[in-house]
Amino acid sequence: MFQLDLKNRKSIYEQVVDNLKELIITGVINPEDKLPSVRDLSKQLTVNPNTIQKAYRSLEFQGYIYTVTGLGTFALRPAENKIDEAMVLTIKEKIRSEIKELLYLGVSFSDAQKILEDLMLERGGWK
Amino acid sequence: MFQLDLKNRKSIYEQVVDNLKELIITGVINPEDKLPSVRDLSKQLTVNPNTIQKAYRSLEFQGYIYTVTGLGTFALRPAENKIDEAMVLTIKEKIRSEIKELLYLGVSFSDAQKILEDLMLERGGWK
Amino acid sequence: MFQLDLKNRKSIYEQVVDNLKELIITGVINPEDKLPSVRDLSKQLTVNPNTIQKAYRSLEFQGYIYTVTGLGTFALRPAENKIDEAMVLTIKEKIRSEIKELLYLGVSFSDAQKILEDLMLERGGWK
Amino acid sequence: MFQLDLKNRKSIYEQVVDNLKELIITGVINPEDKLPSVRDLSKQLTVNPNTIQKAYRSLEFQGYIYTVTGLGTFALRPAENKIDEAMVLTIKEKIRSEIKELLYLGVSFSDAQKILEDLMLERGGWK
DNA sequence: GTGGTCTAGACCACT
DNA sequence: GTGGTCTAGACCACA
Repeated sequence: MFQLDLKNRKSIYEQVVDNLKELIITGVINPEDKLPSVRDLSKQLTVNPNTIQKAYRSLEFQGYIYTVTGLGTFALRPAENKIDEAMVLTIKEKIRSEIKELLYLGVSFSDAQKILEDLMLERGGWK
Repeated sequence: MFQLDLKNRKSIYEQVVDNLKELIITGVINPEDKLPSVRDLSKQLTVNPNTIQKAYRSLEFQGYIYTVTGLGTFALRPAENKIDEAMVLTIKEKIRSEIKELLYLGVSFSDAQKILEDLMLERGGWK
Repeated sequence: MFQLDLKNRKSIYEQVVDNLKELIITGVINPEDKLPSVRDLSKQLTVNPNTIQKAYRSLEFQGYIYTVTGLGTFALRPAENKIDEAMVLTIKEKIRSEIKELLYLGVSFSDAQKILEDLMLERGGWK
Repeated sequence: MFQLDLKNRKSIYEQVVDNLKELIITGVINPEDKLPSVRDLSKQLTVNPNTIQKAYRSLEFQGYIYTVTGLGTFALRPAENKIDEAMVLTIKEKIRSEIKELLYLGVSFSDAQKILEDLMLERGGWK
């Protein structure tokens, strides 16, 4: 499904969250698809089940999945109408900060612009 | 100089790093300017000196400041020639991740594009 | 594992760094081997855990080890492809400085040359 | 005479020591030549006189210079006969350590050998 | 005065 | 259990 990178400074559960998020966002996992069980995924990644548990809880909290006791865990369709404006602002602030750092590093204004355009063009696969 | 937000999930030293970075990037602190001494800043923020020192170390590693024992800590002009490509890639990856999150939240593609353009247009104020 | 030399002018954490580096370079600690935990090593050397942690951080930065919170610290295989040229230059500069000192001490040119050759011939033992 | 590099992590007095050592070893300053006075050099480098004082003391201790009260400080001819064997061993150990690090970084054995030869060939100017 | 190292011991997040 | 952060306070070297 995906690989963990222990050398990475990110904690394991965070990597699991990010990877699953990625799969859901890109449509590899579709809404209502069943996710692997905590135990299966923990075996597959040779990680402690509690770690997977924690990742699933985090994803549930963020609205990416939902859990039905006894049945399993399923991907969720993103809420298309009620956009969380506060969250959008938070993310915007983060991107603003990244752009600043980019320019500080010596990246020219036009290069920075190009980088952003590139990133938007990558969206092809997942609309 | 700036305020800490103890409710914030970010660690104290990380907040110090981010705030000082901001001040340097925006030109409030200019190259060769002396930063407050470890002890002074620690008093000002009512934080332990070790915590400030840790932040200063991090900034030094990232190339924002330099330290002369016995003299103090000073802001550094960013290396304008040799851009740190690895760092640029890291930041690009972070922005990519933020954009994804944005789209998942339900922000339309064109709205996301507009947000990025807005952010680029803001650059006026800090050169 | 190794001993500290409190009389030494080198700081404790620096000694820990050098000793562990030595063990990794000579293959006593192999890639992916788990290093003693911060607490264990601190007890073993009767040193404060923070001191050990600082040493581990330094080694991590230098690419000798990597850390996974909750799991431990592990030795790392050196990057065999992309040699860190800047680091090589730094080391070369250090050796240059040592050679000068040697010659100043009165060691003849040919003797200095012989010393260097000897050192290269020693490589047998640690591959 | 020479320049200080504040960005460098070395302490100021250490840089003064190293630079003067360099000048003496390479013969720019000859035996019995008078070194600049503490006050002059401190002005020239815009450094605290105490710092220069300390550097001179260190050089005197290492046998590079000698001071005659009221007259000034003078370079010293290195002791050509009584080589400090212990010091030679210490330096040898340092070089050994640097070579190991070089090889660990991925530098091939033959490249390391070439580096050492290069360093020896550089001796041209100062015998 | 400056930064750098170290200790003793607390508390937290992750596995 | 693991590492990561933080405090309070001491001591040192450098300028």
